[in-house]
Amino acid sequence: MNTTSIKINLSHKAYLRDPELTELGQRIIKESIRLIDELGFEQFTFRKLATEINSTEASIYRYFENKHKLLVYLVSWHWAWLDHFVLFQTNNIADPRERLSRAIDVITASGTDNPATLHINESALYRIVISEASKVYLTKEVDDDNKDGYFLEYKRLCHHLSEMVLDINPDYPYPHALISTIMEAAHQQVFFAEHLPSLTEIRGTQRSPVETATFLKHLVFAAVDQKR
Amino acid sequence: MNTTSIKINLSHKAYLRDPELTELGQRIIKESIRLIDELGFEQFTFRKLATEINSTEASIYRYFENKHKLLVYLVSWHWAWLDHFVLFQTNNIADPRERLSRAIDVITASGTDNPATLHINESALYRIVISEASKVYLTKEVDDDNKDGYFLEYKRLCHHLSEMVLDINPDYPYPHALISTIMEAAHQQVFFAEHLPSLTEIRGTQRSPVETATFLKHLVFAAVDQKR
DNA sequence: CTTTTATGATAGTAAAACTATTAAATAAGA
DNA sequence: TCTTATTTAATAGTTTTACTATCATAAAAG
Repeated sequence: MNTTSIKINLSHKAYLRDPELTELGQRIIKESIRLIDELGFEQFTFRKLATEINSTEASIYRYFENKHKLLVYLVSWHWAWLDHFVLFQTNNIADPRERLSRAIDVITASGTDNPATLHINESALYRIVISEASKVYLTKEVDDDNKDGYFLEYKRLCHHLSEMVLDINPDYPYPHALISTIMEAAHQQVFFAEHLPSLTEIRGTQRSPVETATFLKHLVFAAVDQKR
Repeated sequence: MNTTSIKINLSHKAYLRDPELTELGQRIIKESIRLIDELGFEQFTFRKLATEINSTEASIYRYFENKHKLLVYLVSWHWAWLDHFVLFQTNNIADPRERLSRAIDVITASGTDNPATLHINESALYRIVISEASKVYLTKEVDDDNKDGYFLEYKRLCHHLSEMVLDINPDYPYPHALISTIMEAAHQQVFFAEHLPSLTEIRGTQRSPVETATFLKHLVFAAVDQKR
């Protein structure tokens, strides 16, 4: 109710016109999150979104070149927000081990509520990130998109987490590989728990983020503490 | 040159008509692998494929309902083949630790040649698996597709690898979660090495499968050997 | 009060995704 | 061998998606 709303700034322009600055833009963001969550990215179209917000395809195209760039925007927003949230939640924790543990809790639990954001439904966005985020980079345009800075938010978050790993063990040889692996696993395991349960011991319940965090901590601390 | 060609049998029918049984079917498989590898799955269409094989869209639709099912077929074929290959390469290795180590080599190196298959270009298919395999399950139809058995080959492979984990440490609590995590990581790390190098220590060279294997072995053995 | 800018309304194109119909080729049965 | 099913291919659609262009109007800025 009285949390200060944070303005998330992205380091790139996946958009043509900043949607944060207009009422129509904000409706595009808000309703696209609802619709993509409901229909999945493949079934989501600008036409359906236009109908939903009582506007036109042409108007939406003035904000985003295509639906892929809109997804880039949404996912980047999530990473930027999560990066801030991790920083905030791990601030002032002296013990590096405790700090990383806390960070893992945050990245796995980021779906559960969060009133800090006004027009963005973070838990719906988190579900989108679970199912759709990897489609952002798994394309033939990945190198161009990378040049345009579309993955900076994700890289920054991974880099922050990698530094926590190095704070525990400066000699660990694969901090970034380890972090990118568990970042992806954080989503996969929740997805598997719900849809392909034979691929994981984690159960598809409300507690699956907690169980996922436990598994990931096992894994990360085992790796970082490994005898060479 | 004189390796016996193996007929891979899939446990489901992603196809309408078995492409292995006709000349046109085999051309569809062979050329779709080439085209998807070249264009990426999003840009790949049945029209382009039809042109490529001097046939028509309608003819291709008699084999596969849509391009998603074709992808399911290709990816399943890869998992079934890889499962056989892992089994073959780990056969008669008594030491469970050595067996898992060998298995990790196989799943990370599966892109490098393999003449065992006649009309299927396994190294192109492996590149497709790296970039497109997760799109097979990251859809709103995942539960229906799962009921139709589309993921059985992947699950079987993961289960075999999980059993190797339990052979090393029967008390390890997350064998399937660990294996599904490293299976996905095996592709992600190769992809990151090539396109998003700041997310991993693995370098995008010809040796990236070897380096990935080293990283994954570190991780897996650390987890499995962990002091509780 | 004028000019820029944003949105809306309308219409259109090109390609993708899929379907229906018919023709030709092949195999099976009498 | 001839007829009749059946399979496969070719043609020609339809519908939907992904966009683009144009113009009118409303609102905001100068």
